[in-house]
Amino acid sequence: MAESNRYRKLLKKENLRSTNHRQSILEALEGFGEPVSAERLYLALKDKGISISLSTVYRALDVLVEKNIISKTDFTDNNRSLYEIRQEGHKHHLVCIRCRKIIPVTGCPFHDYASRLEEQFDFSITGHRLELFGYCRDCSVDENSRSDGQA
Amino acid sequence: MAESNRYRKLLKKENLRSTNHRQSILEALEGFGEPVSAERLYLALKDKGISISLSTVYRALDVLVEKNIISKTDFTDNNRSLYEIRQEGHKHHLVCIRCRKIIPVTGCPFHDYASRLEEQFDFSITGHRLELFGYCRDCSVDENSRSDGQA
DNA sequence: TCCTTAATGGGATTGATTCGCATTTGCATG
DNA sequence: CATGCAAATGCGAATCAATCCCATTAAGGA
Repeated sequence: MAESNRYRKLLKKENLRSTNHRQSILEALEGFGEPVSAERLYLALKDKGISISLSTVYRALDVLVEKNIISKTDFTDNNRSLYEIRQEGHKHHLVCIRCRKIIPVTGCPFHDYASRLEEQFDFSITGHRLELFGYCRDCSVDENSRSDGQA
Repeated sequence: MAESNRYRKLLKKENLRSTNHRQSILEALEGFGEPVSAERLYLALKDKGISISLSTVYRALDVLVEKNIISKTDFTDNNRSLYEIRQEGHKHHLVCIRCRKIIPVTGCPFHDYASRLEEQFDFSITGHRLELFGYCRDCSVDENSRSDGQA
């Protein structure tokens, strides 16, 4: 209840109508705590017994991204977009190229690098995205056995 | 001629048949010197009077990526993949969010950062991708006038 | 030159995302 | 609390990059 009130305020502040669906979406995203696809979010909502359309999920995600309440990332590969609640301070990700696990990493050492580039190229940098690919603990252990984890 | 011979060797080395199409694709990619979509590449080849199918373009790009001869990047936004000849030492990009210009940047200060993360998360990093977004020289000048460059 | 196998054409298909439009809902106002 | 209107929603159709299928062609070693 206190939760849903927080979402309500958040939406209000951005001049968005505080609909049940938008609140559910925010709540679910916060629950996940990791980037999820629109479809996974949709299914999770269904599981909770919430009746919602996939279009609505996409549209809600769009406005939330636009208002900077959540962030959207497109990793290479299966080209599906993933969404997550925007945290304080931006994050990067460790993406396991085997099991597809995504480990969020806080902190970013690149601000000075960025400003150097700004001077060099007369380019005004407003944001950046960094993803690191490799093998997570589990997957690097048995990197040889092949036929399991592939989604 | 010398050029096409170079491509031939390159393909041979990777155990790929050195077809005319693959050579044309490499040549065209080198000509562009910037990341291009499969479709743009396809149209460029057509313009040169080369008869080729879009499927073939996609397939050739796939193998070339697999062999590490070219690289594929998916910037957010219109989620189209872009391809470019892989340079010595990897590169990052400055992506203008207004006119979509892409400025390649050589050099990368992140190796120590990466190894720190490897220890911290017991994650074996095999690669990374960094893109920086913002406004290029031309676009930051008249950032106010709005109705032009939007692709 | 011949043969095997990889590469290709091109049309159909997939799959994520978006669109169109009729219906419903949020919410400001009286 | 009733009313009106714009914003939000549902759901099916449409879009669009990318992939697949399979019959045909070309590469390159013997």
